[in-house]
Amino acid sequence: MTEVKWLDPDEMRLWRSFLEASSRVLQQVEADLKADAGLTFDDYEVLVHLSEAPDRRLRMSELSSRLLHSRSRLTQRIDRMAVRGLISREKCPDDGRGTFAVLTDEGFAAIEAAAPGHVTSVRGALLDSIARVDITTLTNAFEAIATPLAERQA
Amino acid sequence: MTEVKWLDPDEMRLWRSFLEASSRVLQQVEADLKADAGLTFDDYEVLVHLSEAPDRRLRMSELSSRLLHSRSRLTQRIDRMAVRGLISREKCPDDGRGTFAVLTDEGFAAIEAAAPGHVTSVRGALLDSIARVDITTLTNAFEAIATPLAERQA
DNA sequence: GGCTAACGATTCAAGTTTGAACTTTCAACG
DNA sequence: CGTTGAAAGTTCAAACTTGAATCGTTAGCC
Repeated sequence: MTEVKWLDPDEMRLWRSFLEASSRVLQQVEADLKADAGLTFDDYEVLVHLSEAPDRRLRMSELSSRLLHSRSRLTQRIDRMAVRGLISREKCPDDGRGTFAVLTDEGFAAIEAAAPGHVTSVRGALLDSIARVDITTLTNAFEAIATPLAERQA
Repeated sequence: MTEVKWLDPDEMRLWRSFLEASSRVLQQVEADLKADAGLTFDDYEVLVHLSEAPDRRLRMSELSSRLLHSRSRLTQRIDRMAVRGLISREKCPDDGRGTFAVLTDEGFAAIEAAAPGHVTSVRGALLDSIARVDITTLTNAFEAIATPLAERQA
C-alpha cells in the first residue's frame, strides 16, 4: 500500500469525538451501576439478555455472541455470577455439548432492583444530550456502522 | 425515586445501537492494529498523544487524563512499553514529583509504521459507513455527549 | 522554619480478560 | 457403522486492570 488516504480534519474530529464519547458514556454508566446496584456492566448485560429470553435462558454461545464477548470470557463471568446465585447452569437436553445459562429468581430480582437507576443513568450519560430530532439520524448511523462489522466479525 | 421514565422504543434502539456500534468498531480496530502492527489500541493511543506533544513528551498524569485511563493503568502500560523500547521515562526537572513519558526514536518509528494501516482500518470500521453530510451532525452529537460527562468526571 | 494537606506517581494484591489448548459431542460422508 | 471435521464449552497461564495503600515532594499557612 503506497497511497494512504489520511484523515482530513473533520474525519479526525469525528473519530476522536467518537472515541471520547463512547469511553465516557461507558465509564459513567458502569460507575453508576456499580455504585447503585453493585453490578458490573457486564453483569447487567447478562441479566438483560437472559431476562428477555424465552424461559429466561440462553445457550452459552448465543449469549456470548449477543454480548460480543469471547466464549471463555462468558464462561468465567457466568462462573462468578453463579457463585453469587444470580445465574444457574443447566445441561441442554437436545444437544449434549450445550449448556444453558438460566436466570435465577435472585438474578431476576437483581435486575429489577437495578433497572430504574440504570435507566436514569443512561439518560444522564447519553440520551439527555441528544436532541429528540437527532435520535433517528444517530440510530441509523450506528446501525449502518454496526451492520457491516457484524458481517465481517461473524 | 418512585417514578422512572423508562426508555421508549426509539430511545432503547438508540442505546442498543450505540453499544453495539462502539463495541464493534473498537474490536475491529484493535484486531487490525494487533494483526498489522503488533500493537494494542492502548499502545497506539499512547504513541499518538506523545508524538503530537511538544518534545514528544507528556507528564504521566496529563497522559492518563487524555487517555481517560487511571494513573496506575498508565504506569503499568508505560512500564511494558519501556521494556519494549518504545517509551522512556525522564524525571521532571521543575517538579520533583513528576515524571515525563518520552517517545523514543523506536517508538516514533513504530507509530510511523502503524499509522497507514490504522487509518485504513478506521475508515473501514467507521468512516466508510457514514455519509459525508452526516459527519458534522455526528461529531456535534458526540461532543455534546462527551462534554458534560467530562465535567462530571473531572 | 515547621506543620499539614494535597499532589504525582508507583506498588501490590485481587479480580478480569485473552487466546490457545483441550474435551466432549454432533454431523456428514464414505 | 466408523472416521473425520467442526461445534460447544471449559480450562489454564499469561497479560492486563482495578482500587486501595504507600512514598516522596510541593505548597500553603501560621
